Amino acid sequence: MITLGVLERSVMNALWESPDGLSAPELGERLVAAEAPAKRRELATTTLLTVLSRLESKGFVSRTRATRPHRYHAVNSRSEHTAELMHEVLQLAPDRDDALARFVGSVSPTEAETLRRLLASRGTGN
Amino acid sequence: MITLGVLERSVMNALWESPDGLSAPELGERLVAAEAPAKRRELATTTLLTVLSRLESKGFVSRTRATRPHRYHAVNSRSEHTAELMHEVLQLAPDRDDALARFVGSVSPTEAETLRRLLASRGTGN
DNA sequence: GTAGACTTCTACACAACGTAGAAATCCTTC
DNA sequence: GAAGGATTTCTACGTTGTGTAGAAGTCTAC
Repeated sequence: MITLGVLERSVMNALWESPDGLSAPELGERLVAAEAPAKRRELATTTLLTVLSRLESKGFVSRTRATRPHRYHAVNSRSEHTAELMHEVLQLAPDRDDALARFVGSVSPTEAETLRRLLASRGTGN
Repeated sequence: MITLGVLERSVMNALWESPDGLSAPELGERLVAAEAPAKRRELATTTLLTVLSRLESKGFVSRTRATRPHRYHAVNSRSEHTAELMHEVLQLAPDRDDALARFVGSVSPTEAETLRRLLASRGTGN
């Protein structure tokens, strides 16, 4: 399964919160701002560019090369990403129904309600 | 998030299918048997013991030291593990409801039906 | 108490990730 | 159209996790 390092995750978080995408320098600003003041720290722009490239290879990020500071966008929204991951995890289990049962069992009442609502509006599927 | 390497995953799969646990040599047999005949290959027992130790540190495996070939057990069933992972993934998303919505949307009709049934038998939660 | 089975310790190779300087490329402006 | 600064790509190194297993230590049955 494809997984993200901690810096990669921070980058994705910044991108997910920026619908219009970010240039590498802008991303740098976001990242320091997001860091707890205690351990605030600059990252070289080239560092950000490498992780952005890696994220691009992994298919999580796309970039616009038209403008000169390239703009980087998250390919999927965070919720899409989350849902996809959940699905991958589920796919790995041979006993999917059983896993779903455990999952539903462990979910908060609020979330259960959400699920019910969602399933209702989805139609019966039969 | 804690993740598993490919050998680690094979080991967990073998353990999940062995309710009574396995000793390292037994595990070795399972693993070769499970491999596609093409790339069947022996693994040194010490290799398995290291992997088992690492899995123990990660909290995925426990062992009985009483008997002399120690016996190794999966701490959680595979479905528990899967459900837990799904939950972790979900927990990482700040927009949980949205993520759940995407998830439900991407699930197969059969799975949707399963979910409905599970949620029904769970009570309304209100 | 010793041989053989079993486990722990130690070690190395390889990949992924964090990190960034050096080198190359590209606009802008004179 | 050449120079200079901004931007990107290339290259590289340290660290950590994982696959792999030999060497060294420990235990049990005889």
